Amino acid sequence: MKNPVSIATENFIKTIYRFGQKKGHDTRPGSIARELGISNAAATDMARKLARKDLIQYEKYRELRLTPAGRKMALGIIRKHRLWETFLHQVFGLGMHEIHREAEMLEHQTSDFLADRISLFLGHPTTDPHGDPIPDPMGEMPDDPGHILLSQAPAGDAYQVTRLSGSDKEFFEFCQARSLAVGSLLRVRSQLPKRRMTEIELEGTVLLLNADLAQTLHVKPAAGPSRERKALAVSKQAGR
Amino acid sequence: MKNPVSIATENFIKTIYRFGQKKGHDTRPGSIARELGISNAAATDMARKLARKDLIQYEKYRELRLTPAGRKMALGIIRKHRLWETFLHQVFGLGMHEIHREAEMLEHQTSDFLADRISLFLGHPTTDPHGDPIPDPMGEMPDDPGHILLSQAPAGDAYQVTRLSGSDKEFFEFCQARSLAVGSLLRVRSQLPKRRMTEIELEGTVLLLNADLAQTLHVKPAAGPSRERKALAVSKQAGR
DNA sequence: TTTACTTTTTAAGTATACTTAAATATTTTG
DNA sequence: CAAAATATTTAAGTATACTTAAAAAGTAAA
Repeated sequence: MKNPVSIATENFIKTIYRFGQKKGHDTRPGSIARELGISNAAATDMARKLARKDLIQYEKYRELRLTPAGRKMALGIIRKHRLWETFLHQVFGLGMHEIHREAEMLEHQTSDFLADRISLFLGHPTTDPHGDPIPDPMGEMPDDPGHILLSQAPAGDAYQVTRLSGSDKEFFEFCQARSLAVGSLLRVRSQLPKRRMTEIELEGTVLLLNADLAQTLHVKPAAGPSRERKALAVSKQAGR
Repeated sequence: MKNPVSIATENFIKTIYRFGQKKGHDTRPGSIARELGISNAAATDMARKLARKDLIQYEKYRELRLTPAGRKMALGIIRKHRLWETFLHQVFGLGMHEIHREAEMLEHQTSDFLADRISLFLGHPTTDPHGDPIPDPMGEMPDDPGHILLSQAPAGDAYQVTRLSGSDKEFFEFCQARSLAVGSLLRVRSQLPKRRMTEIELEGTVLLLNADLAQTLHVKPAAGPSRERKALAVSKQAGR
């Protein structure tokens, strides 16, 4: 039923999925090629092959789009990746900058069986240490909290950090040193788009973050609609 | 310094090492090919390529022999394999028949860095759940206790089980159901080479094992020379 | 020791996953 | 809107890791 695919194929499919989600990226062959460090020609080639396997839809000169089978494969790989990241961080104590590197390798040699065991061991987590959601075994992505980039959060309000999207050691050391972690509470004092900076207050300290950094942190309103209030709103709408 | 090698290469090198150790096997291209499920031609081909990389010594029509670099690579892979087996069994509680299958995949995507972390987490174990020794990070195999096949253990004596070399589910279920595990104590009542059977006594029960099974279990004399006695013997010899 | 058998090697060919270079299509811009 | 810039595709070629088929070498048996 499910024939095994190569690591190259898995990474290709995964990248199409990621770039299809992330704003500021497209899924044309050139983008995928640049990300994977291969030539444009190789990407076109691969696209045509994966289309024959019904993993992507391919039309010349168009963006690459995953079929349902391709999307399911992508989510399976991302699930394994994020389960390993969570595991390596929580159990082995690997640093935030180390877990991605190791998970990037392990994800391709992890059976569905083992992934489920990791998930069980961890108590079926729904987010990884970066705050990214972990797809369930059926390939469904948990609903994303309506979070926004810190760089776009209206000033004056309180927020909770939901994601640290950086990848390098320095980024995580910076965050850790300033108590910036998933779950941290902060207030945006001002947005300075001209200067490309965001001024926040965190545990009594004021920090000026440049735009690069403020775009790497995702937040959601801290006093925003709680689960209860949301549920109430829904039941009101439903007329109960 | 160390360029990355393919999974095919790693499995080839590992198999040469294993067959070079295990009696009843040779390291000619055909044996390796049969084990890996590839053609003889492919094995010859691979041998010539690995010789160019100085991982094996290759002379036409001769057995394949690992160079020091090849042996070190083999031991590195076996280290990762056995660390994963130990981990999956102890931490995730995977069955004895499941751990090999998963470790066989993970071993190829495990960095030296991660292997050391697994080892640290487990308290630097020296044997895996089958009783097989785990090479150290430098590629040294711990000294093997002088164990023998149960099928060749002289009758009348008491022994301790040191290895379960089987691989299938049925084998491990059989062993578990009869308290046959690494560390178990037993006595050999009689060897019946004609009937190809070994009669043992284990926790008050008498078992008749056929030769296939008795060759899959390794034992060492239970009342054999203890570490102290050995040390004494050595000091006597040394004339102290 | 010559024949029969087995194994290994060589030769030719395939699929995957790339490469570079040239041709072609698309997009951007003046 | 046409020219310039950019991206994609096609074409031709490479390395890896295999395949099958045939030739050559080694091993075993009568």
